[in-house]
Amino acid sequence: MAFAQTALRSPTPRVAATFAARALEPGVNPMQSIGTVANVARNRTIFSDGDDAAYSYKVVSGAVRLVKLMADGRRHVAGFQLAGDLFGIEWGPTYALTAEAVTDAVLIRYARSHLERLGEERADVRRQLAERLQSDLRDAREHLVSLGCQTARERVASFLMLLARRVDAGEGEAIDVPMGRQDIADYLGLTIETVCRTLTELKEDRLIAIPNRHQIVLADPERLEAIAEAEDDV
Amino acid sequence: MAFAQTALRSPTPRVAATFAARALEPGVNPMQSIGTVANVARNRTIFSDGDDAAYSYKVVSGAVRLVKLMADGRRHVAGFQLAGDLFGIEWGPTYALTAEAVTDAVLIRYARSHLERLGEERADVRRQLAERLQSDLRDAREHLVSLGCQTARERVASFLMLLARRVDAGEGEAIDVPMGRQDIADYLGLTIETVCRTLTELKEDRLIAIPNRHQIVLADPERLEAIAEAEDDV
DNA sequence: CGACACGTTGAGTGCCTTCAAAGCTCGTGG
DNA sequence: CCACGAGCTTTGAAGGCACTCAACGTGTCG
Repeated sequence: MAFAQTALRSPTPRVAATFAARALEPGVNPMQSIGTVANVARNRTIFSDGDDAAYSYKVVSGAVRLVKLMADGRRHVAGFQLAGDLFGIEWGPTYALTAEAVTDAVLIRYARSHLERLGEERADVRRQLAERLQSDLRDAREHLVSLGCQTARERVASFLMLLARRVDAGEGEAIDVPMGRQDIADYLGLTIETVCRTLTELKEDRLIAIPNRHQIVLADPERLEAIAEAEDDV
Repeated sequence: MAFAQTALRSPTPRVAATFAARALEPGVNPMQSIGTVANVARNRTIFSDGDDAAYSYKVVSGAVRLVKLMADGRRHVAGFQLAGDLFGIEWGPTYALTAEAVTDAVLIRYARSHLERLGEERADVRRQLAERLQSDLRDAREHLVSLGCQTARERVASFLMLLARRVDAGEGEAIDVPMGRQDIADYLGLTIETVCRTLTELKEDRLIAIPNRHQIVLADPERLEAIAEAEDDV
């Protein structure tokens, strides 16, 4: 990728180019010391599937989508990263997914080499990275269930409840839907038309309200959860 | 789960009940020292979703399926474990999936406490477990793409190529299909009828041969791979 | 205001599902 | 040894859910 194309800028690098020894001091939040801030404009690519995995990222504000593109143009959205989420942690040499900004976003960028060194030195960082991996796996497995055996209505309900849980929204509260309908469709394995129609249906059934395209109010979270719950019976 | 119900027997425990110090000696395969052998009959449950995650397992022979059951009876198969595969590694307190024997199987059972201690002591074991986690995540993501944007024909082709790669089978070689059609259907998010019809179609197109229900010959792996490849373009 | 991107709605089609029944295979007991 | 039966697989016919293609609405920004 040519330098001019990169969407990342670091207006005020908060750390020297080399590894910050301070990160190893006890009592210091180790991750804080090795990151640099980056601004990304809406729809810009943060990294591409197959690129050298030189950096990991944390979302400060905005939203990011993780995408897999097929040869014939089909698109799959593996997930969305919101404020606080870590992404782009790779163990292989290259990224397995493409990351794109859903909205203008502010990120913190961690050099992989620093993160690895930190991981070797500090068990807590190691644990944090491992937990991230586990939660990614858990999410992927839940996502699989959704795509594997839910109807369109159930998938959309699941997605809304997922978003609501993520931002801890309750009944009557409007939840933020930063991503567009196409992103939701590609995440749920549906078409944009089906997502639209399903949202309209849910609205007509008074389960949700849609004040505008980027906000959805859960009018009846209970019933919505019941629809979403093609979950395990345990 | 009542003791009498457990399908696991350890006819000849190879290790004392307590942690084997030998596992920490350099030069010794550390995993070997802390496992016990268990035989499981076809269709028996190895552990259930929600059970206390006391053990992890490795397949010696046979096949295991990882299943998620929904409240309404729908079933999702998250994956299959063949000889050499490690499964049931949990970080949470309980299993997130149910494991069932697809065929009569021989397993090695590792006490979680031993495995954790080993992980703390030996970086190589830690790495091995982390790699397992990563490969699970990679598999889940690939599976997601399959369910998210492939047709029935493409999914079945993908599944066959997955199996073939797993056992390193080439053109003309028969690959073992230990699981039944229903298992395949639940893995691919299809019905058993669709799986059958699709296999018949592939047979009629001379892409595969089906000598019997548990063997499939890849007559034309190239074209099969082409069908399966709704993969990334990178 | 006009243009463009995104979202919504409508009509018709098709792929996969559902429901139904027949075939195959293998273990079991007469 | 063979008949029987249960479980699994395969095939057939009909229907429905989501997709495709198309047009229209809406809000956003120069």
